[in-house]
Amino acid sequence: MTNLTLRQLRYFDALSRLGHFGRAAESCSISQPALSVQIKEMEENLGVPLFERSARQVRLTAFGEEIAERVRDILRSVDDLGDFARSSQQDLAGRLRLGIIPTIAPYLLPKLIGHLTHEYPRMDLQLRETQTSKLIRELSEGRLDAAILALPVSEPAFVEVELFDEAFVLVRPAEDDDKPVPDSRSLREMRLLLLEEGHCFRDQALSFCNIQSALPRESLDGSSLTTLVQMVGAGIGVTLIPEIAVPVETRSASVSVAHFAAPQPMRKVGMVWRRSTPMTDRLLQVSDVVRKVAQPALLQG
Amino acid sequence: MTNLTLRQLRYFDALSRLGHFGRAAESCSISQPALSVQIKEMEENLGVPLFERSARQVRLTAFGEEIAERVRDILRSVDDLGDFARSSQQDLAGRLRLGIIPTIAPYLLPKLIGHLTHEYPRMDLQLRETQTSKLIRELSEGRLDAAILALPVSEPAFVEVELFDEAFVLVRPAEDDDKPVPDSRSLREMRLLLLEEGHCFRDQALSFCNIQSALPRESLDGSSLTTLVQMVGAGIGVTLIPEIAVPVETRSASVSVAHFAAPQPMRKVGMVWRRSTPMTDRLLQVSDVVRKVAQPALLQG
DNA sequence: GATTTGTCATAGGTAAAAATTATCATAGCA
DNA sequence: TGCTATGATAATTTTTACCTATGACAAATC
Repeated sequence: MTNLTLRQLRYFDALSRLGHFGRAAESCSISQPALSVQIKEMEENLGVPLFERSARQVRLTAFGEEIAERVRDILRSVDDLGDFARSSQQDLAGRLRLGIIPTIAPYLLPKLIGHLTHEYPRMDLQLRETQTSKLIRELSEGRLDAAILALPVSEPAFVEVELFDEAFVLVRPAEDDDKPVPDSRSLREMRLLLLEEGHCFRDQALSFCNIQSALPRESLDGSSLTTLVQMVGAGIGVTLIPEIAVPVETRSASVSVAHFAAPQPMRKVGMVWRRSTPMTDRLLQVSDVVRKVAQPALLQG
Repeated sequence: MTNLTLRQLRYFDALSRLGHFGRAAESCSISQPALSVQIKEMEENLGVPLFERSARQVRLTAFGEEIAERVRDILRSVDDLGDFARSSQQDLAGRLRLGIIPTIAPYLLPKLIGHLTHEYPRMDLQLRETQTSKLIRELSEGRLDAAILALPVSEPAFVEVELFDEAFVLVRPAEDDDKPVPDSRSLREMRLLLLEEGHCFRDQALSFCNIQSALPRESLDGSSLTTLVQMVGAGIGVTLIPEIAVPVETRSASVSVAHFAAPQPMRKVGMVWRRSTPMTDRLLQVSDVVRKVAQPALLQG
C-alpha cells in the first residue's frame, strides 16, 4: 500500500500542467515551499523522480508523463463522487425499496407508480409485494427501506406513520342487494370466504367476526381478493374486502357491496421504516404522496 | 472541488466491507474513534449519509452502496500507481529517447538495438538519427534524453561521457592499394569527397587537411558515407571514413583502406545528456552497453 | 425490569502533518 | 561579477489526525 495522498496528486497535477513551482502553488492556493515539499514526498513515496528541475524549466520525467494521465483520471473520479453525491440528494433521487402487502398493492400501486415516476424521475423505485411477516423481516434485515401495511406493527425499532383508515365492506351476491346488512354476529353464520393463512387481512376479518383463527373451519380460502370476489359472484358465499379494493374488484363481478353499521370494521394502513434509517426525510415525502394518491380510491369505495 | 482524502476513502472501503467500526478500525490499524470521526467527516464532505448505524449493525445506505464500487476503483488506481512506479525502476524500464549522428548510427545501431532489447526488454528505446546541431537543440529542449555524437560538445548544461576514440581512415580506389599513404598535406592535392554541410565529420576531415570549410571548393558532396565509398569505388576521388564504418562500408566496394601515419586523425565519440536529468544511472548503464557493442566494430576496422 | 454487553459517538489532550515566513543555493543573464 | 529568477531548506506555527477515556443507547441476559 502506498502513502500517497490526494493532496499530493492534486499538487502533482497542477505542477505537471503549469511546469512552474511558484505558479502551481498559487493555483493550489498554497505557498511554493509547501508545494515543493509535497512533490518531493510524492517522489519519495513512489521512489521515482517525477520532474526534472533545471534552472529555468520544470519538466515531467518519462515516468511522470506516464502517470500524469492516470492521476488526472483519479482526481476526476474523486470529484465525480462529490458531484454524484450532490445530485443524488435532490428529487428523492436514489433507490427506494418499498414493500406492500397484497391487499393494498394492486389498488395503490398503479397510481403510486405513475405519480412517483412522473414527479420524481430520478427515484429508483423497487417494489416487493408480500405478506406482513416477510415485509417486517426484510425491513429488519435492511433488504427493504420501507413498507406499507396495516398498523400497528409495534416494533420498537420501526417508525410508523399513518396513511389512512379504511373500512371493510361486505361483498355479497348481487341478488342479496336489498337484504339487510348483517352484523358481525350473523356474519358468523354465513359462508365467509377468506384469504389464505398469512394475510393480515384474514386475521382482521376473523377478529371482526369474533372467530378464532385457529378453529377448524369448513373453509375455501382464496389467494387474492379478486378470487374471493369472483367466488362471491358465483354464489359460493360472502366476503369482506377493504374499501380501497372496491372500485377495482367490484367492477366486473355481479356482486353487491354493503357497508356495515357502526361500529364498522376498520383497519389503519401506514408506512413503517427502520428508526435508524438516514432517509427519514425522503420517506416522509413519499408517505405524503401515498396519502394523496390513496384518497380518491377510498372516496370512491 | 471536494475535500475528500484518500484516507477517508480507505476507511470507507474497510467499513463498507466489514460493516463494523471496531473491526474496520483494527483492519486499518487505528482506533475505533479515529475511524468514526473520519467516516463522519467523509459524510459531511459529501453531504450524504453513507452508513446506517443501528444498534447491532452498520449498513451501507443506498448511496453508500452506489459509491462503494467507485471508491474501490479509485483506491485500486492509486495503488496501481505505486506498483507501476516500482516496476518501472527495474531493468532500465521506461522510455529512452536517444539521438545518434549519421556517421555512427548505421554502424552502431544494429548491435546496440539487438543488445538492449535483449538485455532490457522493458526499455522503450526511441531513436533519432540526425546531425549534431539538431541533436543538441532537441536535447536542450527535453525532446531527447541523450545523444551519441562526437565530443566535445562543451555545453555546460550537458554531461559528457566518452565512449571510444576512433581514427579516420583513407578510402582509395582498389588500384591505389600499394601506393604510399599520403599525409594530410598531400591529401589536400587529391580529390577529396566529403559529406554535405552540417555533418560534424565533414568539418573534422577538413580540419585534418587544414582546409577552411568556408573556402569555395570544387566539391562533390555525398549525403552518406555509403555514397562516398561508392564514388571512390567508381574512381571519382578519395575519402575519409571513421573506423567504425569500415567493416560495413568497404565490404562490397572495390576500394582500399589505409591508415594514416601518426599523428592519425582521430575523433572522440561520446554520449551526452542534460546535467539535470534524473536518469543519470540509467544513462551510465546504457553508455556501458554502447561501449561494449562498439568495441568489435572498432577492432575489426 | 434491572443489569450487562456490544457498539458507536464525543471530548480533551497529544502527536503528526502540512502550512507559513524567512533564507539559502544555483544557474542564467546583464 | 553582481542581479534575477526559481526551487530547496529551515524554523515555526497551524491544522489535522489520533489516542485514551468516557458517554449514550439499544439489545441481550439475568
